[in-house]
Amino acid sequence: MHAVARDVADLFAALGDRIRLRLACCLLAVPTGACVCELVDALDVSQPNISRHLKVLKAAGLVDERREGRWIYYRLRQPDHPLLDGIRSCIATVCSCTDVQEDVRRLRTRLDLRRDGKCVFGTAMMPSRSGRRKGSERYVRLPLVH
Amino acid sequence: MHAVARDVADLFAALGDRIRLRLACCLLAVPTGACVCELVDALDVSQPNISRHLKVLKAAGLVDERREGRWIYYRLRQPDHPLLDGIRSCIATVCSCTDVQEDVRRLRTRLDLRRDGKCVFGTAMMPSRSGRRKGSERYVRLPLVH
DNA sequence: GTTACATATTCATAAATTGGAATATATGCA
DNA sequence: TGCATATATTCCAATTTATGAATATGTAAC
Repeated sequence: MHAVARDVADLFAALGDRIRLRLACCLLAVPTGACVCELVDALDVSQPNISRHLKVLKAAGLVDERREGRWIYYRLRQPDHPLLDGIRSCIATVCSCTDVQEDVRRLRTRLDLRRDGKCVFGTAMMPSRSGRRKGSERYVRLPLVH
Repeated sequence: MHAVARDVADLFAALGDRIRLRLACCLLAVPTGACVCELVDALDVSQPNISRHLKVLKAAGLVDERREGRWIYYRLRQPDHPLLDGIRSCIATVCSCTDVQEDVRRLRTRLDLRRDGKCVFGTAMMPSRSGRRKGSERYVRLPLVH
């Protein structure tokens, strides 16, 4: 077990939140990793909130982080312990039998906007679902063409 | 999925607590079920607290309950969904590689006190570990001979 | 340097969780 | 009936968690 996950219960607790479970399913669908803005659009949840939940997943040892320029890509950590294999297989099951599939669909659509396999856009490239993202409009912009 | 577990995240959240994870490991070791007082002694945690956590596990659809006289036996629910299979296998992994083994050892010792495979004693049949169960002494009695 | 922008963090607050203590409920037995 | 006892529940205080809002940080481009 990676030294990061001091307590095994933290692993389960990390997945014991709707948003984090949705994030895990999305990351399972993109083994090479997805950046924060892509996940924001896939889940239609505010950027600070996504960042916070990714931090929890990372602290639990479930997720990796790598920076590429301004973008930071997160991905499921390579299992280095039998328990992580089991957890990953659970995530796969969740992915195949719940409404997380809609998130994954949105993520895939978002990934189509990549250039050379890299994210070149920021947040809010996808139409926001009805009123889900209330409050600050800071993250609602029109698509840019780089 | 059993109708009880409305939200899949609840399954993980149920295991996202140290005590409940220990309970799950104990129950995995006793497929036919263990009663509350046996689990109290195995974990050396107060009876009301054990009851509360068992209730959470049950609400998540992870645990079954059956009454036999004054005793109520809890056991891991028979998996009726692939996810529950995965979860159970995760519990098995946790069981085999963490310090939960000490709980299971204590549980087995406690199970030796059964008569005809049934619990005939109440709580506090095992020596309480140093100061772990502070506060009320209500549950500390001497062993009875039925 | 300045600006743009992807991401992280801080602050404040509401909601949920935890656990001890006390009490209630339910069952078996005399 | 009344008592013993296995388990559940209620009450309450402390702690943790979740989230919006605002702000900070870090990188790229100019």
